[in-house]
Amino acid sequence: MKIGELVKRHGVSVDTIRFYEKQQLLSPSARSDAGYRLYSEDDSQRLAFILRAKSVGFSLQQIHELLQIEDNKSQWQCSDVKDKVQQKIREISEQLRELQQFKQALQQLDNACCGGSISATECSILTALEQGSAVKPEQHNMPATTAGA
Amino acid sequence: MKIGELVKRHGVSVDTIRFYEKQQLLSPSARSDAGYRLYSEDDSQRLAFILRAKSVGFSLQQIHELLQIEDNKSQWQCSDVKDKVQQKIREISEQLRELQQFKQALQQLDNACCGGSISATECSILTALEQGSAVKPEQHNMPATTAGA
DNA sequence: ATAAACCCTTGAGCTTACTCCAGAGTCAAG
DNA sequence: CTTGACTCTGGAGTAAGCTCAAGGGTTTAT
Repeated sequence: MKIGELVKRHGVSVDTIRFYEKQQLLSPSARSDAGYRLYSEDDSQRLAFILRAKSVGFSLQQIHELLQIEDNKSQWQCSDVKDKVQQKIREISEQLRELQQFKQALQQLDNACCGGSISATECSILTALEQGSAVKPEQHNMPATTAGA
Repeated sequence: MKIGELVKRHGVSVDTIRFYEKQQLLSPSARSDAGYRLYSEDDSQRLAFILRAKSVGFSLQQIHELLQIEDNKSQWQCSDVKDKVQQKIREISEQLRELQQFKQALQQLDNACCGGSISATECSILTALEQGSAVKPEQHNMPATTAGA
């Protein structure tokens, strides 16, 4: 099949396919006389592999590594594959940890602020960012609310 | 103070400071005769503000917006600030959700693989990525273990 | 006076995963 | 035989946040 059908099947763009080729992830198994890329069923399955690996968070570089194993399975062990997965899990766990810290800090800021129409000169969020101290709620007669309420 | 002392105080690089200046986050309040950047205490505190905002996950663009409020507090309300924080929380929550999905999928792959020294031709991780089906553990006489064990 | 340490500007490069553009050849339908 | 859809190559551009390098002035200490 030509590139147009391949992309239709998988819901990606032509440019993406050509980019993957440049990244050595997927090359057409043949070319037509006119130089058009021709993809086999195997090529299509290889693309599916790539997209599934992407969907669980692997980078193209990491997918490249997985494909090297996939291309030569008999020379690799289960542990090689599992190592890649576990490394990825660690990587993602690290990112999760950072994001969770961000979220927690932001929620503290959020909680302290009334979100009302009083001037930002009193805003405890700004104060906290200025002074780096523990967040203190504003001292005024408005209860903390959802912003915009 | 000159740029060298500023960066020493805050533990960032000279290039970073000049980059922030290009991004309109922080400009020196004066220049020496020789054209050296001179920073005041206020400038230093502004940098601290920037770094604290960064430490809770705000992008430089978002910090720019926060600084616009900070620079003109009286013209803004608490709700304006709280909105930015809440928007950031939503943004981060979305990223967390995606990463958690990745992690869960990866853990399923991880669990199904023995991680042993058997050939990768049998590896259920690769099979799952090839076929996109639910993960099935390998059928052999080795129990699933930690890779490398 | 001279060397080290500091500072300046401009501009390029890095990473990731594409996306878009120009200019041109090819194929199928009417 | 022409039109429109499809494909090709090569190269530039995007976002984010720096980082580095070249080539040259300035300050400070000895």
